[in-house]
Amino acid sequence: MADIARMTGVSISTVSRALAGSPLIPEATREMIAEVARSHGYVVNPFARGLRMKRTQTIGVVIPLGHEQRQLISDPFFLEMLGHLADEITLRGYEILLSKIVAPKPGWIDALIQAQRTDGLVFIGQSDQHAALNASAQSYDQMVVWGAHLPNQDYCTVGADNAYGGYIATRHLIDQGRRRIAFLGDPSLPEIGQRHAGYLRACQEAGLTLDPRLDAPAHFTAETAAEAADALLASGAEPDGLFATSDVIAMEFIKALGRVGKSAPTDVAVVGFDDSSLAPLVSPPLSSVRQDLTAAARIMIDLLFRRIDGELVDGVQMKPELVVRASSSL
Amino acid sequence: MADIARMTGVSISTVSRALAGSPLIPEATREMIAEVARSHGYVVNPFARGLRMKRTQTIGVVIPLGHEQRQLISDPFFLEMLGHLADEITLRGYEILLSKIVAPKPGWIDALIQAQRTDGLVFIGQSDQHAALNASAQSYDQMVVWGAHLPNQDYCTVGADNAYGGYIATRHLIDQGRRRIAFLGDPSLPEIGQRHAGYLRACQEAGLTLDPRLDAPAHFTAETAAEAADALLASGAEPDGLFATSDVIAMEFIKALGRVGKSAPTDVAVVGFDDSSLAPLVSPPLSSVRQDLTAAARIMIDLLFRRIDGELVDGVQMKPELVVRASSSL
DNA sequence: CTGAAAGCGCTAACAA
DNA sequence: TTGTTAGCGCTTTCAG
Repeated sequence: MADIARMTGVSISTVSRALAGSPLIPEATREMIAEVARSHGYVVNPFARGLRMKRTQTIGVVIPLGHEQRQLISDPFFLEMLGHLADEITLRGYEILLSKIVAPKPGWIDALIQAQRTDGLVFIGQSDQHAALNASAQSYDQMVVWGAHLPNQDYCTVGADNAYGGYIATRHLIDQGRRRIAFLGDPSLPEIGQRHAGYLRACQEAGLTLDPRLDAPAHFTAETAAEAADALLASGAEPDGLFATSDVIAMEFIKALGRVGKSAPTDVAVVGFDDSSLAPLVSPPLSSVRQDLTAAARIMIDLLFRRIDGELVDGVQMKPELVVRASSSL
Repeated sequence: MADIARMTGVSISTVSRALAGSPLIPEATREMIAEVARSHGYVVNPFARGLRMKRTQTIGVVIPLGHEQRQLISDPFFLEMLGHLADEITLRGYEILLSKIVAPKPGWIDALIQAQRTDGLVFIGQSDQHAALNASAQSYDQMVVWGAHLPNQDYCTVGADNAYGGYIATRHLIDQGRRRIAFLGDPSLPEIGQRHAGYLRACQEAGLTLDPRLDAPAHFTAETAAEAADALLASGAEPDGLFATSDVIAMEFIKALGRVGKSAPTDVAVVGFDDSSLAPLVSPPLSSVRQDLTAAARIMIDLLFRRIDGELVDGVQMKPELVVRASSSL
């Protein structure tokens, strides 16, 4: 910037003001300075700017993976959500700082905040970090979390009504005449816990007795989901319906069915969750509970920017909807 | 940091040195200072640090979308690659700054470099920005590009041998007895151009006469691919084989086949590209040219860090391999 | 081993 | 309208 000042024969302040579009600088001068800067490929250093202004024009997108053993981002949900968030953030002229947190250490969120690299934080999923999120939200407002709305929660969440999603999925299986409906997912995660509650409610309403073997834990990676599916089928639980808490888990279960000479929907009617882009493409096409991630990302970023502007807006819960395909109906 | 200095009763310099792990500071003092910092949730401001050190501990991941009308990141290839790159960068303790460039303006790469927000740049795909990449590479070494290796290219690329990939895909279709083999893709992109060349070579070697109607342009979004597929089928070209330059395009073509009462592989044998995670799951399972993105990401980041260390390493070309599934063999 | 002081590139009073 | 100057929070000579 000093160089540009020297070349144009004005002071550094004038260059700064011109490049920032200050109305104090006459049109002609501004143009001239901008032209010199452009022709020399000069761009303001956002570090120095941020240091001074305490604004970074950057949003942090955080993927907490406290619940997963493997460190790879494998479920397409994260990537689809990330893509949509990236689109929304870019649209507003902000940069994106992407952080994948594999093994959250105490105080990790505060460290992220203290580093002051970002003007706000979006979390894709709560993982098992509810307490940490709650603690940080006490003193920091510029964050929005995708996930479940929990009681006594001090941070802002956007998420599907998971209990309702679990309910309509299970209800649909019951309507198809299925009686031994299994659940595949990890209820220790808040979102999954709520889907599980919806599943239980639907079963109870229908007067189904729950065989505990039908209620099986499963993680989000394809490998662990495959193991869980094999275990469920080997347990003697003999399910005739399955509500899986992600499309990947559902698809792995259908593959596992094939390994024991059975198929969906004939032997087991299957419903997944997310309605990811592959759900309609697999064989059989997968019934799934749809969450509108495009809308979700837009809402999250909208709320985040309003929070950055000091407006303490509340979270939003979205109604998911069931998309019925061949995997669950004969 | 001034606060921490005050609390520990030492100077700012000492705190700085202690927190940076300087050997000048005795173990005991260092521990004490670190403890005070930790208990107060203090974290060094990377901006101020970067401003001083001229190092950011950040890698820029750039997705240039000059070739696409739509601004959404839709093809799973980008997201899978992004996921792997994120894993590799995180592994090395660097941050990730994600930039999606929708409408590249002249000088956009230099602007990215000049902003000095990152220590290095990874580009996912060349898009139509070969000239711009070449120009910037003249004066900036810390970049690695996923894409085709082009003659007279001054930047470092990692990519599959696309010509070979196109060749083995087409060759396989010919070996299946197909004679009217169509191509679906946008050859104006460097990678696709090379796949197209491989396609042509295989056709010529087999003595096939090329009906120009078989050679159809298609973009990477599902919507435009669907249109292109419909157009190809309506053109009277009557293909009995198809090499599609992405899995999404291949799947859209298979859907389009269904719309005119035909199917794969009976009427048209289909091969895609990328072997994305959905290829084995769709119906019929999709034959595809596999690029190992895990390895690719590792290599790209490895090369980038060596370049950051001043070693001007060359790019790498990887051998893709054909994965044959039901969509191309009866 | 430790501290004082300069300066990284920028913005924003305050003066002129 | 423009320039001077004082920091933003950090690292790093240079002197002790």
